[in-house]
Amino acid sequence: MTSLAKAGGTLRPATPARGRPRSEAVERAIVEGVMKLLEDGVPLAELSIERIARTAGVGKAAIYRRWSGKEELFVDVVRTAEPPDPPLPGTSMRDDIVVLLESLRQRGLVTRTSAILHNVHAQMKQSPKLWASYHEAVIAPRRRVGLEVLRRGLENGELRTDLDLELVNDLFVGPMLVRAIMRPDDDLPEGLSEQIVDAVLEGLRPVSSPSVSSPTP
Amino acid sequence: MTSLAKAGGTLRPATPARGRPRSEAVERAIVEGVMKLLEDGVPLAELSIERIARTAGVGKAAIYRRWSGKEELFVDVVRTAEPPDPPLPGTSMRDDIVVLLESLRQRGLVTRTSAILHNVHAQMKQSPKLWASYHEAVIAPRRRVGLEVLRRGLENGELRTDLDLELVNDLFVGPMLVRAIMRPDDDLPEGLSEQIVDAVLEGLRPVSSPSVSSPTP
Amino acid sequence: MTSLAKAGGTLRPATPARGRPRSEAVERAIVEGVMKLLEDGVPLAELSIERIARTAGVGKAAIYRRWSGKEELFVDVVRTAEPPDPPLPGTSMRDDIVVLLESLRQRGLVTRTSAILHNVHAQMKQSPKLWASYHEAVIAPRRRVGLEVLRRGLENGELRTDLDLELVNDLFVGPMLVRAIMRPDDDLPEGLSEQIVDAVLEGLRPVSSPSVSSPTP
Amino acid sequence: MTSLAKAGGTLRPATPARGRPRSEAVERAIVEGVMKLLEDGVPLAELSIERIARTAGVGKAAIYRRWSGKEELFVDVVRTAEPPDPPLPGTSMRDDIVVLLESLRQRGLVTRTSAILHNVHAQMKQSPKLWASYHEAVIAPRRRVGLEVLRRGLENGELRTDLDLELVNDLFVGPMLVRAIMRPDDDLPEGLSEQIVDAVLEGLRPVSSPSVSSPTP
DNA sequence: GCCTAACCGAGACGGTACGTCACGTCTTTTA
DNA sequence: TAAAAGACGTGACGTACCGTCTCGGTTAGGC
Repeated sequence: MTSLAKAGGTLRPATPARGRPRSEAVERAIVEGVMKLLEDGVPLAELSIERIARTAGVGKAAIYRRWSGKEELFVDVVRTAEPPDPPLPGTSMRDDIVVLLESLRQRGLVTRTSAILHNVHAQMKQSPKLWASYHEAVIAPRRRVGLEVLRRGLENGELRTDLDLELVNDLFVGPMLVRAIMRPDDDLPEGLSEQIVDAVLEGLRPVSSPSVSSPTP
Repeated sequence: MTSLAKAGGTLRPATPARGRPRSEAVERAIVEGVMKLLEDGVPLAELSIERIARTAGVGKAAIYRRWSGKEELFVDVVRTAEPPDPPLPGTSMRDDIVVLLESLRQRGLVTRTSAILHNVHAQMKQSPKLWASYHEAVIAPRRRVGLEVLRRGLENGELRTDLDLELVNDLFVGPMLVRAIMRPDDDLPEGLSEQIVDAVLEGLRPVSSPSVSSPTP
Repeated sequence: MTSLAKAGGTLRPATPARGRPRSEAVERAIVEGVMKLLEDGVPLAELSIERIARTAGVGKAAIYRRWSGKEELFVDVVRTAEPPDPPLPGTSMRDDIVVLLESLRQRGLVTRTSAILHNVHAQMKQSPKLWASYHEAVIAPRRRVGLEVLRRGLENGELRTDLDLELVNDLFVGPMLVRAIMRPDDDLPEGLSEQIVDAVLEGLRPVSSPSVSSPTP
Repeated sequence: MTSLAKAGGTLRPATPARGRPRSEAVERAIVEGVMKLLEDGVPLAELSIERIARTAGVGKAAIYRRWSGKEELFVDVVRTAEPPDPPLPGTSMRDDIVVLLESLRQRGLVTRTSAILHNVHAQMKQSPKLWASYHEAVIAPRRRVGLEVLRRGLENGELRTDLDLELVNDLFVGPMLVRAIMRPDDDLPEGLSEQIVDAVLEGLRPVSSPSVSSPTP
């Protein structure tokens, strides 16, 4: 966690402090430069290392010294732009899940973060190892929080006991994702999180259903 | 719509048949060339127009004559690689949804299709107009099928009446998506579609829940 | 000779005429660009390919397509800038040699040619193969002319018969060279060629020398 | 002159001895490093300051503290590699000149010295001030020795009195130069110096020449 | 026996140029 | 007139050096 909080380049050599140390200001200037360009609406495809260096007022070598390529750099940019995890109320499993979904929904709205995340996310999917790195640093921790919330709900009797928790988690997260990723033009209305949580918790079958279900073959 | 159904290049001139007609063999060679390269594991980022032309044994101009760029070409490639819509059993809403989710799940598995779709999908998200085109040609039709299934279920009393159908659709599609997109390493087990459908239809709350829900603030 | 007269790039592929032919205008623009820069007093060390391309309004690739590097390009530049061989009077060996030396002397004076030759000559000495190429194209032909003049002089009885013609040639050329190369600041006065030729032909020993020479051991 | 004899860096500050004095070992290591690289056949063009520093096991700053650039450094390298002036026999002008030419000839042969001088000489011609520096330190002194020998020969009646001594000097030096510089592949045979001296002293015209010379226009 | 200034190797800094590659356009010959 | 071929200007790629500037750590006098 500390290594994540410290963020920064991924190419730091093992040997300690020899020669002039790398300037943190340069590090910041590069990441900020990428963000500035993304905010200004520059398409991700036009984000060349040369342009980033020009914008940040930095030599190309200063970038390659820290990151081995465009994608590695973007992981750090995303990490920096990620909003902090929201505090959980803890009053109930349902309330906690609503808060988690809300934080997911917010990310598709805030200008700065959104512009950055939206593009970079897609870009990183093209490099498996990059995606792995992003997954480990950003996605997995949030997923663990969600599973922990579900585990507590299970202990408190707030959840059916016959289902895989991983699947349950996806039932909540999925609907939000399908809107953020597949339908980016649609806005995400404010009550969406609660609608999803309540619908999933209650089920979609009408109260007195005629039970038309066919048995599994 | 017809032009989309017919697939092929999008730059066909309005004027009919003058001079030497465009060779369909060239058209096929190009699309097949892209697919071959993707199947061979060439990263999408390394798919240059020049390499495609070289592989297909075709001049660059022949490509630019048909498509205005890499992305437009990819839309046609994806369209060609898309598996056909599965026939719906029609026995019940639940069964129809299971079939639709199954066809979604399959796409993450079949080698040829998967290799192509996975990469190209991510790529296209980077170009808004491309995404729109892909959305209209591929995603929207399937979504319409799903909504139609839900509408019939609603009429038959198989569904709660107090929910937005769009949201209901996302409740089913989302969990499958979150696994295909966000967790590509995990396999998609065979019974997954039914698990999702049944869980969403029944709800997650235990039969005699203590109803710990806190009122919305 | 024809290949030299045609000059031009040295990387022309063996296969004849396929695709768009190379533009001669581009060829000229590049060579002229180098000359312009040299005339403008740009030090040879600052003549980067990038700058040449910028000056000539040409892409870097257009240069690398024709020449494999800076040095190869310079050979052609020099070849283009070389003044034509002067016509020989043929009245006598002495007169012919004077004319040849004069043409050598002139080269150190004319602004355009001089500025170019002076620098480039030094540069090329650093690459053995380049030097070989330059030697074959420029130096050797002139040397052959000089030796031919001497051969005719020998037949006409204008020359001692006990000396190697190569050495005799160097006796004439050397003094001019030592001034042009080793003492570039000194000017080359107008009567220099005749002074050299006559002194070498007559010898430096006084008419009635005391003959102080010691015998060779 | 003393400063040259002392050799070493040219950037010594005016203020005397404060702080840690410069290590002579570093000085030597740098010059030796350049020589080692040249002997190993590294082309002069590939002799970067960074590579020299690496080879010498020295920081780049240590080099820039002593010399203001690559060329300045090379002057000192050449100066170190220069063979000492040969002792003159003094028996006659002819013998002295033969010895001087011999020392010139030798330089093109000895491995170590030759490899260094040959390249560096060409390089320095590209920088006028460098050339001036090299000229003053190396070339001019030898030239002065040659002129002094000629002056003594003139006094002793060993030389025609109607010629400029500078020109006479060039008549001797030139032929050796044209072979060393323009035809580096040819070897310089052992009797060459005497051949040149005797031919120049005696003249090339046959004993009873038909005097075909045409009068100067 | 400190103090202090200049040295030392190492290496980061903003730059410039390298030679390669792909872009999308254009200009040929061939069919 | 479309076809393959390939040259065109443009501009990014990742590397190597440039000459300057910190770093932490010596290494000498002068006090």
